[in-house]
Amino acid sequence: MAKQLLLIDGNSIVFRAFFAMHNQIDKFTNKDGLHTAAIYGFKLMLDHVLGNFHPDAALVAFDAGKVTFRTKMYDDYKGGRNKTPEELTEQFPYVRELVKACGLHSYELKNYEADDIIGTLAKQGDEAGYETLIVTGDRDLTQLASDHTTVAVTHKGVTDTEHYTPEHVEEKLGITPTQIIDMKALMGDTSDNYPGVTKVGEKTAIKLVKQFGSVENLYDNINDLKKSKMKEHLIEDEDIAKQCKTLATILRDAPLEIGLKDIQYQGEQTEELIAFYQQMGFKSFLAKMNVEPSEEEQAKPVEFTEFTRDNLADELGNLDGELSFFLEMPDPNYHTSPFAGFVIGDGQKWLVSRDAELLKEAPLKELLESTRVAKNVFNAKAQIVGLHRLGINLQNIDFDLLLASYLLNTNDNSNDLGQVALEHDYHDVPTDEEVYGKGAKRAIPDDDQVFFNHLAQKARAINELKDKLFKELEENKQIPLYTDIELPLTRVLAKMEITGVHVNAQTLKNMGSKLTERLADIEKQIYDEAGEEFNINSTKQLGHILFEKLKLPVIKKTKTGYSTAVDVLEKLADQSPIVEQILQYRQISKLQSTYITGLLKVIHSSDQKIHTRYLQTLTQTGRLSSVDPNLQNIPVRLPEGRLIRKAFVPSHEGWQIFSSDYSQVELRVLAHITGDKNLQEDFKNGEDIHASTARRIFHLPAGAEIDRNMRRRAKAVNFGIVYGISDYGLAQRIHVTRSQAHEFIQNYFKEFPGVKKYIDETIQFARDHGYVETITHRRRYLPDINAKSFNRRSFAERTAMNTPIQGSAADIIKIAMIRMQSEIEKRQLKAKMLLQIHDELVFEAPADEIPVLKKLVPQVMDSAVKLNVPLKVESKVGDTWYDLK
DNA sequence: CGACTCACG
DNA sequence: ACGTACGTGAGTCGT
Repeated sequence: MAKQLLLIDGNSIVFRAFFAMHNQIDKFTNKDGLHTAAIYGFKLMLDHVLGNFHPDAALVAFDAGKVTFRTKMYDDYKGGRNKTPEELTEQFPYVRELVKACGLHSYELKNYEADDIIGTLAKQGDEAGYETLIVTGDRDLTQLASDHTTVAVTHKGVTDTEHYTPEHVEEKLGITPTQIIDMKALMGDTSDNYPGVTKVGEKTAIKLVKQFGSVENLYDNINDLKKSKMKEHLIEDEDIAKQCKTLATILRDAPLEIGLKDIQYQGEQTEELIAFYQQMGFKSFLAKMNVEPSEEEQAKPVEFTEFTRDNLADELGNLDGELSFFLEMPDPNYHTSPFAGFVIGDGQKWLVSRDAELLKEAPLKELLESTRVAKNVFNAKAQIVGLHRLGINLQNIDFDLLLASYLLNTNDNSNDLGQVALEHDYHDVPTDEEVYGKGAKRAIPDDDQVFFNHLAQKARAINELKDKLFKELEENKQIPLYTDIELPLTRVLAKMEITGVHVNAQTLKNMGSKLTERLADIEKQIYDEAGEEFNINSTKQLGHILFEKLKLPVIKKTKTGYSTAVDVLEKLADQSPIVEQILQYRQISKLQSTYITGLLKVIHSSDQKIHTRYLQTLTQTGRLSSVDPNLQNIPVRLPEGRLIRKAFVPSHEGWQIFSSDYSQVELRVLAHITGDKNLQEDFKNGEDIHASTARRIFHLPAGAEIDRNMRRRAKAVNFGIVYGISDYGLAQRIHVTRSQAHEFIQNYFKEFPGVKKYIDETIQFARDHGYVETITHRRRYLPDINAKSFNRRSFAERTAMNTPIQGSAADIIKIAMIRMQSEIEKRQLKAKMLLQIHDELVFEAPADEIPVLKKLVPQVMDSAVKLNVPLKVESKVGDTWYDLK
């Protein structure tokens, strides 16, 4: 077998690794405060490569500095680049250390780039009969691909690579690897900051290269081109193109002081590597080698005492002041999870046990239920529900580490205590994954020492992070948000979850059998039409049938094949009856799998109820989400799906379902925060807002009839504004031309100038501060707001304007929920709040309380906050969730 | 585990 | 020249 040569583009891989893990940059620091994400990522890449490729010689090439022969030739080469962040530059020396410990050589050469070193050695490799693999994050190196040299370019992350052989280059670009140089000479390179020929981009460059073969040949035969602007540019920029070609060409004969014989692969240097990992704090790599982390990387030790029935009272007597508490439930679903153990303590002393039954012992129960002793926890809602299952009513929660952390930064929303602690620079508690393992291997340790230690570490982390996080909330002006909204809401949500919603399984089963029959029927029709049986649920097989066998026109493609999404199928509906049948099939099978079998699976047999979990610390905007199951997306729009709601019934005879929802709450919030006079006026006048928007943007005279189509379009414009509109997006949605959509938007901004002003100012605020806020100072950071990539930046801009609106609407209903629950308790109503669906609250109540709710709920909801436009609430009542009127 | 599709606000 | 509306969760397929 041929000898193998591995050449790694050190700089580009380190950059890739750094930016790939940039969102978790703070999680990767060692004890000395050194950032380690890039080092870690580099090692991941190395392991991945060495898993498949066994080199005889290997080299990591680095850039030797900014000045190279290219900068001497062209001043602006790689000019205009942002300064490399300090968090990255500090890692380079350690990457070199790592490379050495891994048994690879590294090399750099003054005045040359890593590319040139690689190009030169790859050529030597080719000549010496090696099979060469080049690993890089830089697509430019694909010009080096040859029959014996493959170029692996990182695709996503650091381990997912795309392999470029000459065939692959041909397939992707239609040119040979060396012609990539000609292509780049013509199109230029924005990241290396050389221009290429004016107005020539990738498409044009490839076309020219295919036609002429090379830049030189192009200019030798330039007269063959027809007169055009492009030709003028080419002639004008001839010198530039030729200079760019030199810049783009990777050298194959750089004056290296080393050769292949000097870079033999040594294999891993185990001892050096262990010492290095310990210094870096790479616990997972150490664990793979069965080595303990170094002493200073290990969490500082914590002392604990095991509870027994006998020592319980005495030990509790020694506790003093506020308590940190943690009940360990290994399954995420705390309604059903077993209890693995618990810890309680005051910061000095930690008491632990595996036996959750001990919590029921009087002294402990009294402490947890005491309104005088403050408790600090992680995920208060889980703790309230868990303890409720043990008959304990947890009181006086002061600090919830998870909740506080979420308010400080919605981006770090892990549910793992160790992970959250790390985000706040606290290193003395490992993650559950590190202690319990992951996947099938995950288990609570049998070893008491290991398990209790982890519990004590968790409680200690809660205790020790409290002051720091409160201080940060204070700095962000978020104390009222935490104290008056989120923490009280936790208790309301716990109550709703515990109450659960009664679901009639028989109703679902009956619907299910009907759907099964229809499904079989449609299935048969589809197979007839297709002429064969196939898996209709497989988009791949379906795409094959529709677009290859039946030869329907391809409307849209996805990354992996043909798109068969609804909007595509709707366009094909008149081409073949199979399309309508597939739409039918999809609709029904969705109902069947998600809503019939899905819901049946989660009805608790003990009470015939479904107990969802509301996630309070997940969304980027402040909304809740609902899982296990999701009760916020039960069908309503289509009549067939809506029938599912018949199964949602009151839990007692003689009770009814009652529901109130905010009408157009987001647009009202928009009117409030933009201060737009026209929008506010329309709401104050109690207008049909979409109709009045139509009147304004289509310039209709007062009193003129507004036809349905106009209202529909205006409604889409209103939605679009809230979401951060583009003319293209609007055009797609309401089936008009892009220029018409553009005109609608312009008209909107003319009619509602306050909205336009708000959008501009909010984006500017985000650029200046890096975050946006809702009316309650809920915060969302937008790191991409100044990104170079158009896509990422645009996305951040849209979220900048959408988040204050969606988030403020979420704030409003949260406040209403807290007030509503407290009204129910104050008035001692039997009514129960069951569900929140973003702008809607669903209750169940005895029939005689319905008149009370009809008055009370709208009153509480529309006075939840004072906006400068009125809030409007509509209520409905019925015997099931389906029958609401 | 990612991609796709589709249910909701 | 780009590539497209905001926020979610679940089921299914296929690597």
